[in-house]
Amino acid sequence: MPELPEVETIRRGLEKHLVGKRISSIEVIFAKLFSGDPAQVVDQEIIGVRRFGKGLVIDFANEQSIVAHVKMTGQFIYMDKSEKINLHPKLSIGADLPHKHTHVVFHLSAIGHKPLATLYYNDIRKFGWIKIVPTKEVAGLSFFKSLGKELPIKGLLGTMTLQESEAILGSSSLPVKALIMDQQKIAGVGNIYANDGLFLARIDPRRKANSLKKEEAGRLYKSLIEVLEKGLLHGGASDVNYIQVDGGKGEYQDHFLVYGRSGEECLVCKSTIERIVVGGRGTFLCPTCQK
DNA sequence: CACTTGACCTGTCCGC
DNA sequence: TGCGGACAGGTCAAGT
Repeated sequence: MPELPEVETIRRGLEKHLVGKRISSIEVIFAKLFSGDPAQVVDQEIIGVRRFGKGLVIDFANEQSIVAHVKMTGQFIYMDKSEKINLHPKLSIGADLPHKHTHVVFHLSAIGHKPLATLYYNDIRKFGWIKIVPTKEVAGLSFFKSLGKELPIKGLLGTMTLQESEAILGSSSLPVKALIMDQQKIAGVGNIYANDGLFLARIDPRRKANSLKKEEAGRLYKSLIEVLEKGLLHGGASDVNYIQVDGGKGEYQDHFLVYGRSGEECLVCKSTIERIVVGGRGTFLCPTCQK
């Protein structure tokens, strides 16, 4: 379930493989998730790949951009014509590309050269989207327009301060877990890191956000940053369908604190991890550690 | 305005 | 073995 660490890992993979190249053609197989005119970016040099929250932006020299959101099951996979990559069979739905869940194919070339590589967009559940828009209009897209600040993850651009996070928590009576997953309040936190961050902060996800004491809010701020940094360090969590641009797996799923661990022992006190529903989402907690 | 619920999808898993 | 149903969760739209 791509959240900030997973999407940042995808961004790095795209940056590594795309910058300096150009797209010679785009095949749109499933039109519903694609909008905009491919002609606006064909034969234009790719100059950078940015990320805002869980959204990706590929910028072209002619001030056009491809904007994408992979939601839960979207995958960008880069395949060099000269090199066989080792796709994880389960996570990639078969080793061959394109396959029945491939919805967009970008043919790539180096500047002034023939096609040499392909970027596939796969998405089992088709919730993701790809748009082509002028770069100056990216910030005005509904998703980016209402996006909150990001936490200050080491090496990234997030600027949210402790004071700002305290103000956000204090402003709502929502369950604290639902609030920290609201992209308009804090960008980048999804279900995995919300669960693990709350466990690390020893806070019950059902607590009203504005009931947190200053000291608890401080622990949560620090803990969310810590789990996001750990997730990024491990290249994300390949729990279901997340896969890296070069076909490899992330490793954070081997380090989950509570997420997906219902029925297993708490890593701290050995109580049994419970699964409940908060804000309509599966939620994992240690009933002993989290108050 | 604050918050909740349902829709969008398909693969997987569980119980019968 | 097959089959129905619940479940997975990011975001948006509609409803309370």
